[in-house]
Amino acid sequence: MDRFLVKPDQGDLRAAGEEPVPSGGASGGQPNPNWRHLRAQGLNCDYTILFGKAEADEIFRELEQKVEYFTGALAKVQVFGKWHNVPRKQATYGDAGLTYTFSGLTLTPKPWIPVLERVRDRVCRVTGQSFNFVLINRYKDGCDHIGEHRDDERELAPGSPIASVSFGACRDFLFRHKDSRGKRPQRTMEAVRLQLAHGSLLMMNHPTNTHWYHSLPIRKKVLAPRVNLTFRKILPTEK
DNA sequence: TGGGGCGCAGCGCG
DNA sequence: GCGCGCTGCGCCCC
Repeated sequence: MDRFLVKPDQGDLRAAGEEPVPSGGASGGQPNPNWRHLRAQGLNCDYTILFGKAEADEIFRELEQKVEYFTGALAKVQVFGKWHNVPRKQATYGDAGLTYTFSGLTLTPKPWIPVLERVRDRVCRVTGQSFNFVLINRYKDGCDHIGEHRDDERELAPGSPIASVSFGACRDFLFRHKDSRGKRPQRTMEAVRLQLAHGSLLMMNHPTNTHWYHSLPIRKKVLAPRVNLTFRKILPTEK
């Protein structure tokens, strides 16, 4: 019954005006973006528009041309013993020498390509954070989605944020506290909903991912594609 | 104007 | 972190 306990005009916090960058980085001569701060118990996120429409359009077009997505076994997932095609497309890019685990396999990301470096470098400049890896999810329309999950923290640098940059169709994005899920929730915590717009950046700061699940729910009225880049700091591979 | 039907969204379950 | 089936709700139409 947590049918959007946060109404759009509550979850969709007002612009916060000119403020310092959220994590103490230098902005390198760029004007500070207008951050909107999302805060709840254990939830610490910051949202801004990172790219204006013209630049976002250009990046989106290039992503659509250049990104190579997984096919075959890597485009499938096993849940409760049954294999399914994931309801979206996925790809990974990152620094040479990194490895990560995906669908139970140890993989190496593809090397960076210019359009991804461009977005990564803008995120780094605006946040002062560095990232060595990006997971790309492409949702062809509102039927493509991702279910509630937390990102696997075992491979992430402890306390490092995840930077989520969106292009294309605007989609709802949902946070739900881990203790407020299921038939008999231990606590009643309001879900937090926001919309991820074309050219936007959502910083998911520590400890958000420890306490809150997130999802991109089905929205049948959305007909256009969305490409999402989540930049991460992955721990170097153990020798 | 109101009620029925339909489609969407959320949730429990495996 | 998947799809299915069920349910509730809101909106549209007559």
